[in-house]
Amino acid sequence: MFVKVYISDAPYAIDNAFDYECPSELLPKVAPGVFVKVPFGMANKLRIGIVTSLHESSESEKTKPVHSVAFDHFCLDEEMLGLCFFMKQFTLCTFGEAVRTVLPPGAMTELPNIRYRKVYALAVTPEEAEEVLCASGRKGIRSEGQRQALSYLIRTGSADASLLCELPSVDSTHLATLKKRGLVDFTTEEEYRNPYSQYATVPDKTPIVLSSAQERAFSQIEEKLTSAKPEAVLLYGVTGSGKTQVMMRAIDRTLEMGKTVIMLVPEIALTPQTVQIFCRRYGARVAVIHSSLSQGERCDAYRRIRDGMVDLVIGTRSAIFAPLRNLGLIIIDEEHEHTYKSESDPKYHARDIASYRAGKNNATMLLASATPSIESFYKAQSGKYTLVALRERYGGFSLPEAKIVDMREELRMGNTSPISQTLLDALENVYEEDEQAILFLNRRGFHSQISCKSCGDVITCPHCSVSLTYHSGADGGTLLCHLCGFRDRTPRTCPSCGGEHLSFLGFGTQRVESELIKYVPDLPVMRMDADTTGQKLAYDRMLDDFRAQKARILLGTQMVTKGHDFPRVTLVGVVLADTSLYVSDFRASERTFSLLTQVIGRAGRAKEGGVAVIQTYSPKNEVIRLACLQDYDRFYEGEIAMRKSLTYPPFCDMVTLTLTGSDEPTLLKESNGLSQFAAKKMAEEYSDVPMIAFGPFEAQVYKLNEKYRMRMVIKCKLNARSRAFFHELLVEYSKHKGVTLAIDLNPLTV
DNA sequence: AGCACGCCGACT
DNA sequence: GTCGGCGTGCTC
Repeated sequence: MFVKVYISDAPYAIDNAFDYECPSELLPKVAPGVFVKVPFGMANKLRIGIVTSLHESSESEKTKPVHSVAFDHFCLDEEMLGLCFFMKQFTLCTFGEAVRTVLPPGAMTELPNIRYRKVYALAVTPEEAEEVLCASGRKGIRSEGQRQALSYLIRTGSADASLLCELPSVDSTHLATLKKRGLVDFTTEEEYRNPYSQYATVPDKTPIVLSSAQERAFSQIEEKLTSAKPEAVLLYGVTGSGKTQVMMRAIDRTLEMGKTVIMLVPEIALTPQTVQIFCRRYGARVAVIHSSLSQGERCDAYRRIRDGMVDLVIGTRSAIFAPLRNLGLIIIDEEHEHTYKSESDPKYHARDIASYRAGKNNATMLLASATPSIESFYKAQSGKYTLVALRERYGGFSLPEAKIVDMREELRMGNTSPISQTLLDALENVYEEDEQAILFLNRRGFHSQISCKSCGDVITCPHCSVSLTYHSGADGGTLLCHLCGFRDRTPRTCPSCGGEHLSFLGFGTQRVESELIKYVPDLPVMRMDADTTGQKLAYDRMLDDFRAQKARILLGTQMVTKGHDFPRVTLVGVVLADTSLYVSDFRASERTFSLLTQVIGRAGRAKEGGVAVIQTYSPKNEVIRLACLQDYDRFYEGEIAMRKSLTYPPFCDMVTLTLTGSDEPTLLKESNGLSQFAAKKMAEEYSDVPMIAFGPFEAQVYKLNEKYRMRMVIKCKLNARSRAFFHELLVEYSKHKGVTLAIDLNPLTV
């Protein structure tokens, strides 16, 4: 027999199936998805490979034999194997990269992080054991530890070794002696570490009561859930429309049918409160997966799922790979969020993986958002997805009243503070009414730039081509590079000309915090950004503290905008709405709109109508205006027209080619070479594939961590042909020394 | 990516 | 004559 094997750490250019002969003694253990060790290359070095299929014969002249099965604690089932091929094709990664992504980190080592526990049980009947205990006064057992352990086991039947050793006078020697006497025996069981087991009580199956609008939405979804076909639904629900209840009903319904569910949420929304809600409702058959789990915990969650002990998985992006069987429903909450696209290789989008898995399982993919991505809404409009809309706010909460403040006017009136009079008045009102406020500014630090008044130079990072941000703090504060983490002391004089007058420009959350302390000292402020929420724990604690009214103002970056309900928040302030508006990216409007809509929506959770204050230098801007009105439909219309007339997604696919190198002249030469090479191929071999190439030009951040980056952008339609073209580019450039080519199919930012 | 083969220059 | 530079090409 022969097997096709992919080498797990093969470079892209040789990532093909290799034929090996399978020795008959290995045949019983070898199957598609099994990890094997195979000799590879002239040195016949043993490498880990993945068997993808078995064959009677081989086309190959010379086949080497499979050396051994590498490990058997992990393998890939048919669906996952297919998914890896899909990822290889759709993200242009190697098969091995796909496999490593699909499995939990550390799975592909010979000694994975699996913990075993010893479980002791009676080896005799309880009556016999009892008799031995009673006889202990005469010739029986003399040791107190043995007596305790035995009597415990008589009561419980079996128990963990570590638990038994916690009994007052028991230690492991007592257990060993009992075993020697044939009274007890132990087995080893794999242990599943589950940090959420504390929440897993008896499931609370209180029925979810839906409003009539929610009920209508649910029944549309239910129809798809029971269709036994792959389905895709976009649940478009305005902020506060109660999407969560509808989703929970959909989960209930799926579980009732004996099927399983994956629910993806953005990292930032996966707070202990969210987790608790689901764990309470669905009990021990829930697994939670997110980035701050340890490697062992991840591994164990994976095995619990694989071994059929779980039927609901909640997690961030990588939870889409949860090895659930019989998937019925995949929910992607806040589907427009950028965190669903991986930023490291393979650069997959969870939505694409979800769609693939839904297809293989006849499951329903349910995308939910108050501000769907333009691509998804377009698919819903054109009938590819079923559109389910919730246009009413649940419980009669009213839309917050949004005020746009023209910051140019403030400047003219002599107010140079980042906080306008309007916002100050609103904060005063919050103080008087004993309420809370959320202030949002998408920029951390104190000042975003330091420049010299004499020579005009801006202080930039020595390793990257971005300006350093001034962060206040002890010892005169520090300068920080937000890209590579470089740190420096704040200079007193200009580093390039020695000029003595430096100007500090632009403001971030720290500056706003200090202004708030100055102007509204009676309102305790809590600043929440990457600097104050070092670990996830700090983030969760701050949200708890704010809910417990330990602060009156929550000031922070994106993380203050997400799905937490704070009933006492009646004011939301956007300190500067323009920050994300004028970046040169075709999705800038979309991002700004959804960010503003989400944050303004935070103010509407209060019973009495809330207030939103939006500070901007472009008060007439259409995107800002529509966000204030929470008018997604009008925004979508304008945006889709723009995308169509300028040919942007969803009317084409975008591909970026990024060439990186540490030697600038080499990089420039190679990037010109790349554009010529690509142009030639496009004109000849691929003249049948419509493509438009732009560049090469310097990437947005030209220098990053001592590496320079040149970029090309190609508009095309992704299909087997165009992918073959990009594949060829990667193969060709893997031979070029001193530069690395990275290709991102449909990147988030262009 | 490794690793070997191969065809040129500077050494005992 | 031989050791070693890294250009080129292959890996079941």
